[in-house]
Amino acid sequence: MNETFVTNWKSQVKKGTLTFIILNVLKNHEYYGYELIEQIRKHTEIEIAEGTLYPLMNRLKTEELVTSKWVEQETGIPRKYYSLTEAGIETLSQMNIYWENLEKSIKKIIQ
Amino acid sequence: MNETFVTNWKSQVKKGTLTFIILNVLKNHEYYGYELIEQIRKHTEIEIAEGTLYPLMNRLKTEELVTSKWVEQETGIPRKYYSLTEAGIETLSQMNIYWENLEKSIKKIIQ
DNA sequence: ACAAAATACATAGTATAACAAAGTATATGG
DNA sequence: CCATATACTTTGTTATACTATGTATTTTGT
Repeated sequence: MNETFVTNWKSQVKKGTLTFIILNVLKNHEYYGYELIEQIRKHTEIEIAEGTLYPLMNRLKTEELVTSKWVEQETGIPRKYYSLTEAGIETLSQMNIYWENLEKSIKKIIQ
Repeated sequence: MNETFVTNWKSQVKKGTLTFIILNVLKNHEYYGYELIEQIRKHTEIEIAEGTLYPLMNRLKTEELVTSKWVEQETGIPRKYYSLTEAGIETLSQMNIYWENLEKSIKKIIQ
């Protein structure tokens, strides 16, 4: 049927929610990029392309909402770990307020 | 602080959610464009620019998820009323399933 | 031992949709 | 009569998810 429309819509819904999800995941825990993708896939069924995540993380760094540090591994490729900055925590709390409102509004409309 | 980031983020969150909201609002009731903006503003605090809504409605018409009909007024400018098509109802039900999942996932992450 | 898959990061190009801004036209209130 | 509200439309800009591709290392399969 209208497969493409729904598929496309899902992609559009991700715009914005992805940022929100990433920041929330980093709230309690440091993660490296690849791990973020895995964690979110496991816990939420949301698939994030690598080509989506890494540019997103760089935007968040430019905005100074997250910082990153390279961590060498005993074996394997070094990993870039991300964590929230103070500004990131503050911004996230504003986003949480908006989301809660939005979610309530939508719930009211769907009912 | 990072005003622009949050503002911008809100705009991104609307991508997708707006379509979803509009279709859900039209599920139980016919509305004309201007009325949709007002209804949603009153009931949800979500602001929709006219330059956002009308192109969106045209997309939904092109996708054949909604139909429209002009209704002449005794006084004032004619109104274009929108209603869901069968395909629109079907598509919306798929979207509702995805949204419910997403919402649960995000709730789990935020907790 | 070698190929394939998984891990880990990065970038370029494309498509989509929200928004600001401007325009058209009618009606109403001060 | 002028500003504001109603009602729809179009143009150009911007942000971001995605596909595709590339690099490099490690693990797994046969």
